[in-house]
Amino acid sequence: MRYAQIILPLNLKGSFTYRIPEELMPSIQPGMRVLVPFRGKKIYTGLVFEIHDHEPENFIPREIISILDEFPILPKEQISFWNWLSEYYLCSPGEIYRFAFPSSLKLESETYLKLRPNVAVDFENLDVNEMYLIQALEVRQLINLTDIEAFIPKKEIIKTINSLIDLQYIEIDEKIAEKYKAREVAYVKINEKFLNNHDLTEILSKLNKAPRQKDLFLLILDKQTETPSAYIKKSELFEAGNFGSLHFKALVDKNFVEEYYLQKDRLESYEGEIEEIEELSESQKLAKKEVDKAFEDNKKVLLHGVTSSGKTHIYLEKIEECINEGKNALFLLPEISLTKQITLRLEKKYGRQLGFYHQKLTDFERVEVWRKIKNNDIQILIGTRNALFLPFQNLGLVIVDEEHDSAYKPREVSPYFNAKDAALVLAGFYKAGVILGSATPSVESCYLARKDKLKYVFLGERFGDVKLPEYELINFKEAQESKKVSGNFSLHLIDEIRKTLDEKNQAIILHNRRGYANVVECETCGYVNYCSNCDVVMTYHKSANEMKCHYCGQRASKPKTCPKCYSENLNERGVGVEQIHEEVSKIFPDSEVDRMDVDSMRKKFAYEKLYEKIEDRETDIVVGTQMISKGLDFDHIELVAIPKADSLLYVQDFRAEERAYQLITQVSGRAGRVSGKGKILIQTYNPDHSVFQLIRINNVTKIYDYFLKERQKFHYPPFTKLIMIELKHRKEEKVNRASQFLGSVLRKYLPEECVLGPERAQIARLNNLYQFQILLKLPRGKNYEKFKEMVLISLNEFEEITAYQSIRKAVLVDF
DNA sequence: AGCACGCCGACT
DNA sequence: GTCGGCGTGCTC
Repeated sequence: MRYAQIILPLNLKGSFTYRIPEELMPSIQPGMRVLVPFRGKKIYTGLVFEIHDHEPENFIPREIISILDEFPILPKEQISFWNWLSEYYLCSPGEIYRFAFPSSLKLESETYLKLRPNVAVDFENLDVNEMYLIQALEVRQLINLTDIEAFIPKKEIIKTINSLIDLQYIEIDEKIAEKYKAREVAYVKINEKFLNNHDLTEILSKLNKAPRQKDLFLLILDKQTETPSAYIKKSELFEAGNFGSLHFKALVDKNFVEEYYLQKDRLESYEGEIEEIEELSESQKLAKKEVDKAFEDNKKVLLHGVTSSGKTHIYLEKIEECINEGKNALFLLPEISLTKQITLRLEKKYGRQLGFYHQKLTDFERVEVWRKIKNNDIQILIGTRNALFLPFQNLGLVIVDEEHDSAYKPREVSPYFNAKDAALVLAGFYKAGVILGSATPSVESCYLARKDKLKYVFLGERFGDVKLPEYELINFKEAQESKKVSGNFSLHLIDEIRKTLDEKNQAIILHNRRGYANVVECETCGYVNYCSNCDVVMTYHKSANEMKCHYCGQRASKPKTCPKCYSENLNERGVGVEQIHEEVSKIFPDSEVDRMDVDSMRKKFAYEKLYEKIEDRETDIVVGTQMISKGLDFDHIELVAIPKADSLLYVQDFRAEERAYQLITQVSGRAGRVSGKGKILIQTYNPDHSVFQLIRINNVTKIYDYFLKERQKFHYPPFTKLIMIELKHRKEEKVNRASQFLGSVLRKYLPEECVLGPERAQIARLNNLYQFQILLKLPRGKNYEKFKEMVLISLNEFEEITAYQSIRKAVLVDF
């Protein structure tokens, strides 16, 4: 066993072979971090994936420099998980490594310069920059590349360094610095040897001439005697404001007071009271029993609980059982904003045993969670998808809440994976139980449940016997024909809103389109405002008074006249949420109407402020995008209106109907949570559309029957497996050619009907990159693995063409 | 990925 | 003539 396969934090295929030096042989193990040289002098933190004895044939391996960990930092379950991820999602282990580890745990060496020993520098022949650098190096032996920017213009740095290296005056050195530093907090105490009456009186009399110091001393003494076990923070002494650090320093100098430091967590943990959870209702108890039974049979559970049925209660019970067995639980949520409420609920019960992990933590905070998980200091972790990679020691339960949510598989970050599916696999390696929970499960999960791959548990009653909301479809076409409309609202819809307001209740209006108008168009010449980076029309945002591209974020001012023909007849087309908000405000001038979308929630605490406003019932109507479907659990919302429901269906995506159903159902769940008299109004031109009809009768089985039938008919998942390959490049010609080539290679290995495209992407150019797509529709089951092998072969063949190496490629498995 | 090497246009 | 642009090649 003299060689190790090492993963490097680079987007490179596969792993690299290094030789293990004799002295490291006894201690090296898979899952440990090591320092390895890679390409010249550069040093990376690699990860040992495998130890073996196969001598490489085509190259001479280099040696591992040193081992960074005493014990493997990555448990063996995680190593298996990574292997599965890279095979299933066709991504490199390096990508996973980069994604999984906080950057402080995978440091790269930094390049330093130093003078060569015993050189005589001939200053006469140096230019100014070279002279500066030599002089700087004479003062401080090592200089970091970024420090050089302070005295040499950026453009000339490389030239200067290269010329000094040629002259053999300086050389390059690589150093790895530990970046993570524990946070230290200063504490104070009275010097112990003076802690007796005699000495204390003496000190106080000595301090008579310095009253401030005396007061400070007395304050410390006071705090210390009051609770001798407590630690006194230095910072709290100055809160009163009468003392400065000078007074404190004087006391320290006189040796009366001691200052000391303790390492402190960056993550605040809950210190309040610990609360018990409420008892389960009858139907919850039944559901819980089914979950228990499934776990006994080693089956994973799909918990389908209608809105406010109390899925969380069941989660809590299972978590409790899990940690009572001495195991850890992982609670996954699709996004950070949702972690807050569940955290509030859990920390009352579990206090310090609870941790969180998500994209908003700083790097050092992530390292601290890593260490705590590694040392088993945290029993329950609440997190987003990246929490799957924490080094759990004995994971016993994984909960994936809102399992249908598309945030579990964002398209734009690599490695591309669906956290819901990955959670199932990870739990498998740990032999942990899994609960996928949702009020609107994904069609895929429902299919698995029907195939008995998941145990289906249905919770159809709201907690406390509260009734489910009622649905009503409003035929907008009819309303228009009988002239019973005002703008985008039928008079009936307006009446219903008014009724709700009159009863002092609140209403929610959903319109899932940002901005004020989709397009600003010139009536005279037809000009529309395109984004300069993308092939997309820019959306008009009235409140910010600008045009925005929703794909690259570019902003432009709104044209007053047509830039092409100077006509002033500019027409706004396509209704956005801002316009709906404006309309509602005009219809109900005496009501408080607020808007909730990413644009209005951008400011700090905007969300919190609006949340409080709604809670205090200062807000009467909330108009918003899909954002309002999540987390707004209030007691007095009785009406949900969707004035332009058709727009939810007209999206080019085979999941559009499923998404529409999920969004409508989720937002409906906000209504009548306490009264049981919630009402949902869906205004549409097509009240006969199957999706709307099925939502109205609210029959869960029939809805999924319908979705599954449609998917089967058009050969979409879960009946087939999809792989999307996207190619991007600045030059359209080049990607076009490349994608044609890749398409032909794929057709060589796969049946014709499996390969769709290549085609220009729906957004042909995004951020100045032209995109082409090839969609692979592969059969499920045994053949899938074979076909995927073929895809891999095709991709390798494609990569061998050097001209296509500059083309960016994304492979999205289970797209 | 990122860094070095190598080949062509815009400037002193 | 050079400087520096980026296309290409390679890393255990």
